[in-house]
Amino acid sequence: MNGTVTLSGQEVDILLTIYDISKMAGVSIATVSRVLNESANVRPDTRRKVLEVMEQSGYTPNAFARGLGLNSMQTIGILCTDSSDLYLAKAVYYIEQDLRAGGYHSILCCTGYRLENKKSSLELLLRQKVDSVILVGSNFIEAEDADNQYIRDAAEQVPIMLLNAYFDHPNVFCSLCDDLGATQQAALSLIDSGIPDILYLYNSRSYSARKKLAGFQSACQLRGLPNADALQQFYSGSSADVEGICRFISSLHDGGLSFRAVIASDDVLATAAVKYARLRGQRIPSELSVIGYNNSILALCCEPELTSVDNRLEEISRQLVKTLIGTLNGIPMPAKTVFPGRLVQRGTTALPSPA
Amino acid sequence: MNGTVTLSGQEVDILLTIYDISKMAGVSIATVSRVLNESANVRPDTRRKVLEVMEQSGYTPNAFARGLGLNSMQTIGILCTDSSDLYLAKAVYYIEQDLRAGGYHSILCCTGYRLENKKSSLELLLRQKVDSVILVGSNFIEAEDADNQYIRDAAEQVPIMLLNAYFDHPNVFCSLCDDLGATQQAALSLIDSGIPDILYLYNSRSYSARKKLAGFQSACQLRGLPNADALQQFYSGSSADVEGICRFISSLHDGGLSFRAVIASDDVLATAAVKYARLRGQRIPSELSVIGYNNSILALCCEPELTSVDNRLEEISRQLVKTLIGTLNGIPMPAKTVFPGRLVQRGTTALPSPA
DNA sequence: ATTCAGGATGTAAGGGCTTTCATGGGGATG
DNA sequence: CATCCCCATGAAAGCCCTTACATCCTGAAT
Repeated sequence: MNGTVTLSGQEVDILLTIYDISKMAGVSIATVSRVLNESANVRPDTRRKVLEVMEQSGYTPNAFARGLGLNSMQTIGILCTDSSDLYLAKAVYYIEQDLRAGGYHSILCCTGYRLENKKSSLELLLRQKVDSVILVGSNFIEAEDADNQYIRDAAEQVPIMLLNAYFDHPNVFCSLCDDLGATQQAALSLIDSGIPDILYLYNSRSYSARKKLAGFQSACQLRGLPNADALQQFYSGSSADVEGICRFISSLHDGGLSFRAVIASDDVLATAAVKYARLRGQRIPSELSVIGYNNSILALCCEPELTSVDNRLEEISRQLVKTLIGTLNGIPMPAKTVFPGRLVQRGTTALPSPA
Repeated sequence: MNGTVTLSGQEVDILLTIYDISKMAGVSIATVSRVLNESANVRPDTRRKVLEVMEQSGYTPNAFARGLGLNSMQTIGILCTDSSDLYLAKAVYYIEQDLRAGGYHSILCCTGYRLENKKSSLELLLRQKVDSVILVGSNFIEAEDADNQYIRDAAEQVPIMLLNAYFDHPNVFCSLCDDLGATQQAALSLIDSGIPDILYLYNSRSYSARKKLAGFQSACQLRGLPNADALQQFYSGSSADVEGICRFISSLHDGGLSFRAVIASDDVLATAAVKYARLRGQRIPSELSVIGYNNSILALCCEPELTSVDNRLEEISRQLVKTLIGTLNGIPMPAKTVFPGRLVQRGTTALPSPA
């Protein structure tokens, strides 16, 4: 019993409740609720009448009360270490889009990289009664905290979705790119075209970063190359400091390291490698080949354009949401979906000789 | 009256309610609620006791019931045309961070660029009973729909916050960069260094895009240059298609347009201009100067590094949240805050001759 | 000692919805 | 025509909090 509302002339829609609607439609609140929830067992003409009243009066159900009753607000939590990261932002975008198309809301939470904050953010989301939490990016599977207890705990309450990371646990679902295979393929393509001295450059120790590194190592092993630690270099500075990365590569070279190709764990690192080559006067790709990762817009902005691994971000993101929605609807879903990566050849590598 | 919980041994925390806590602490639910809401008038030791029980039992208040009672869930809606856009993603990041620091949750909604979707997304958020909506990016202030009715409507319900756009209306608050002034300054710096034939390249008709264009035009006027429409070119293709932009610039040149500098409305366009110059064999900056906008990581990845306008994204984002939180707390806040832009000189422009 | 003000606490009435259970009305069946 | 069932509907009891109002108690003022 709230705002007075005239059906014909458009009056204010102040705080209409299910009671008002039931009165106007001449039915009980239970029936209105049934219409609202699209539950069966409402006669078509009754339904129509109720819908009509709701429409004309501009009624809009109170989300809190709804949540209270249903104990769910059709909301998914999205946890992301850093949504300003080009790669993660894109993932968040795809995910949010598909969630919304599926009738869910998304509440975003950027945690930063400290484990402590990840934990507390996750708890915060669960407190908000989200129906699931999506962990965007492989930074949530810690190497150090091997048991990932905070994820186990969360999985007790709601399904936990992992983008581009894998963790074998009940109620945890994963959608990821085969980063190991993709990096291996990238390395093999260089080795087999006659470039065995490859510098592998990375700047993260996340799950997928570890896989990429393993892929590089396995390629070396496959071809019987010495597993030279010196050729696997971790860059610990800011990942946006192109200058700094450039200097880092220079220092490696000046330290006596010799390499004729660079495989980088992301496109920024690769771009910096290209820049390094230009500064040193090395020609690309004849004197230095470069392969990036993520196939982002940076690959296109680079000069020459960057050969880069496409890690199927869109596919794995959309698949993850598909899996989630299925799970929430009680449909059994695979706990793990893997997409192969794809090496996109561009100007920083010589085209592979036709077989 | 729910899950049995032993205070000492750690039992399950299934569905504890305020009643359980009140019983355990030997107080009434009202008192527990007061502690929860940090309202005054609770004796310190009572408060301590309640907090202790809550702590030990792992109680966590039900967000829905809370929302129902308070008619607010401390949640802010973030509306964004495209969170995968480098620029917007960064803004979302800063905003989310500060909101969370201020005790608010953020629910994200990507609308795409169609007005219809923007409207419906905004309504959706209001239905969710958010305490305010932040419109990220100047794409929400339409040129065509000059009255911006959907924003007016929303402002009736909650404060509406505009990032990098301005709309003069009660309960609408704006934080923006002086894009007009910044672009004017960029253009003047080129003109005054002896380059009057500047191509202005843009790819959006958003509020800020219009301001930038106006800035360019006013610079031309100030220096008495003919306002050649041909030198203001709108690129309508995909904003990520670097190749396409390159071709577009080439076609302008081939069409007989002559220019010795390019000012672009974002860094992707500018990067493409640099690429164009390289393809044509033009030296940068001696034969072609280029100025980008946003001062993003693209500016650093470019070779040579891009001179670009820093539009103070972090500052305007944080200011917006500050204004919002003040407003929500009943503190009078300025409806409009403007930050000046800043031209960051790098390799694509000749250093200004020392005055 | 008596009164009073005011702070600390408790009681109970919502807040708007969902859902169980009971009821009534038809159609199908015998 | 009587019986049975099932479907559509309604009444009412939650869901878990907040908060206005009532109550009690304390120390200060007289």
